[in-house]
Amino acid sequence: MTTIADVAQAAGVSISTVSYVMSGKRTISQETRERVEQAMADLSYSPQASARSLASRSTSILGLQAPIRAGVDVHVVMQIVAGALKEARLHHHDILLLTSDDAAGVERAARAGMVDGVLILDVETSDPRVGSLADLSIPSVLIGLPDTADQLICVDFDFEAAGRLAAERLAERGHRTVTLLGAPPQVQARHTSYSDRLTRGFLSRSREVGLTATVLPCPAGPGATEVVDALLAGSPETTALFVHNEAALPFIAARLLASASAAPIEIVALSPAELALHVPGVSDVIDLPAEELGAAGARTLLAAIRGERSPGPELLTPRFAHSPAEPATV
Amino acid sequence: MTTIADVAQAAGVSISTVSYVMSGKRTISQETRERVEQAMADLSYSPQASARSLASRSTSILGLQAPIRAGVDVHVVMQIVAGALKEARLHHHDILLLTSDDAAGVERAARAGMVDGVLILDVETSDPRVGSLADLSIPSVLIGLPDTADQLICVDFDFEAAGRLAAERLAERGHRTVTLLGAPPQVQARHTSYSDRLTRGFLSRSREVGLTATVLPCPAGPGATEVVDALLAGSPETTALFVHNEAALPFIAARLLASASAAPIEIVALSPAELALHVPGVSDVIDLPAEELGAAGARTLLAAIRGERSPGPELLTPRFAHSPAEPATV
DNA sequence: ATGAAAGCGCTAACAC
DNA sequence: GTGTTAGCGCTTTCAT
Repeated sequence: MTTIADVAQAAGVSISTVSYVMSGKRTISQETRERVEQAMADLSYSPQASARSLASRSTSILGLQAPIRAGVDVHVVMQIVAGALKEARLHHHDILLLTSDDAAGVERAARAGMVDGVLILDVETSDPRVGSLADLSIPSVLIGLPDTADQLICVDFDFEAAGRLAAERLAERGHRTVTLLGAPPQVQARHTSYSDRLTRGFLSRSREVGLTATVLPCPAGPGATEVVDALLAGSPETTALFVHNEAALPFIAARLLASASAAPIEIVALSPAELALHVPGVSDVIDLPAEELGAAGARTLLAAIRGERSPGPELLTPRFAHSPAEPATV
Repeated sequence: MTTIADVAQAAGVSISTVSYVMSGKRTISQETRERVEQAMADLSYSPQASARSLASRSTSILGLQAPIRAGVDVHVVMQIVAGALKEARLHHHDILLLTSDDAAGVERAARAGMVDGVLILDVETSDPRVGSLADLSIPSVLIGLPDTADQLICVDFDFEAAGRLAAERLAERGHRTVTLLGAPPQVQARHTSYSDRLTRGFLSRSREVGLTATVLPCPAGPGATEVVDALLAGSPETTALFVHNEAALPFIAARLLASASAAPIEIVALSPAELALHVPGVSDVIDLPAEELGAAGARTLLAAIRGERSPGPELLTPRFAHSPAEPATV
């Protein structure tokens, strides 16, 4: 194991000079810097994380609490995590995985000084976890938008605007009666923040533009077909669907294509673009930029750690995705 | 911030006594122990991870390199991660996420002393990452079984045995011509270890039991239906499928049910049980115990960190899953 | 059964 | 522009 002292000796400088070469916190002559860097390379030196963090009282580690729950779309969660990880690494930070559904885990990591801040996913409208966040000694960022978001830093996709956007598009297309096939029943029952907001935006804007709109929860996978069947049978005047459920989307689309009714049913989807763009029967896709959302969360957390207070919730604006065939004109 | 010194003072003992109360590494009188524990509780003391790890030269953190690649089944990966995390926490360890596809990331974390060991997922048959693992200063465990596994500790599901098991079951059921619909093309092209082994086991046992067996890669999602169509058209004598692709399974099953051919095609699936058991048209499910696999990996890594050398690769035995309706008789 | 004290490897004053 | 050194909070010999 080579230490900073070894490097200092090899370079013929003091320990602190080596430290300052690494941190850049004071000016070093070109020549000295080169000697030190050479010595570091020769000895293939890596600073010891624990020593560094003991002395500096910071770890360069972000805590991440990701959910693994019924109804949660693993694909989207993975993308958020991937985005956060990428962004964190870009800023020389690492990510410590914190057990889900466990406020104690976040507290433990914070109090042990294992992380400089925490990123929390899949926040519910009234989330029990948010209470304890306020009196942590480290900053936290929620990906989601709970009721009690007043004092908390939140980053999320603007699901409400997405709901409005979908209603507008469907109205433009001349539809009169439409249905939102949303998150799985468990998610809606938990009043997951995003599900609530999407519904609100969709219904209110539908009303404004004269659409008759209803909302139905929709299980992932094959179960979705049953919901579609029930809907078609019970409400034949429906001419379009707004689907927010990546996992159910292919099944819904396949079902509609199969049951070749007189008037085809149009589908607008809210989904990570790459998952929905090539599903046959889907005419418009509002992109859910999951990876960017994770990155934005990490970025905001890093800013908070640096002491920059962000003003209000940061909401990513929804946009329609464009297939490679019809690229956006920007 | 309360330190060990605060606790020692409050309890009227020395710092080392407090330390030994926590570690249990020497006998403490009942009375002293109680005073110390009381003091810790009163001051709500949490030991500082960095200080502890600087002094002890260990972190209680496991590095985890999980893949986020094309064709990788996110659901299975998530379950493995969840299993590893659970097991790690059970043994008072945490998990640091390491960037995928990046041997440098593992090395960096190891050399900085950030982790006590690393767990590596989705290993390919000839994985470039495994080379550098051998000369890390910390132990590593692969979930997967690469060619060059001689000196490495590996834990995996016994895909080869699973392939054999499926062939046997299909033969018992009286089939003569069968097809393995396997991992997506990208995964098979990479010669991902599990895909190779499943194929080998399935084909060799098929030969032994007199089955005519072929293997087809199969994309996830709707693309799977095309593969099924092509197969049915090109090889009408096929009477059964062995499907190893959770993401494609529902589509395959749905397609077979829809195309009501004279003789129905039987499906045996290899999948996490809870994902496949309720897909209509699937007659047998070989469970892929993803969470248990993650837990086993973590357990083995923790053992290696303690210095226990495991003899050979550890392979989880495949079993048929039983639906709630027909429970196992054990 | 308990204490005293020497590190662990680094950062950041405080010198010059 | 560079060096000296006092911690950071803990673990673990040595003592007793």
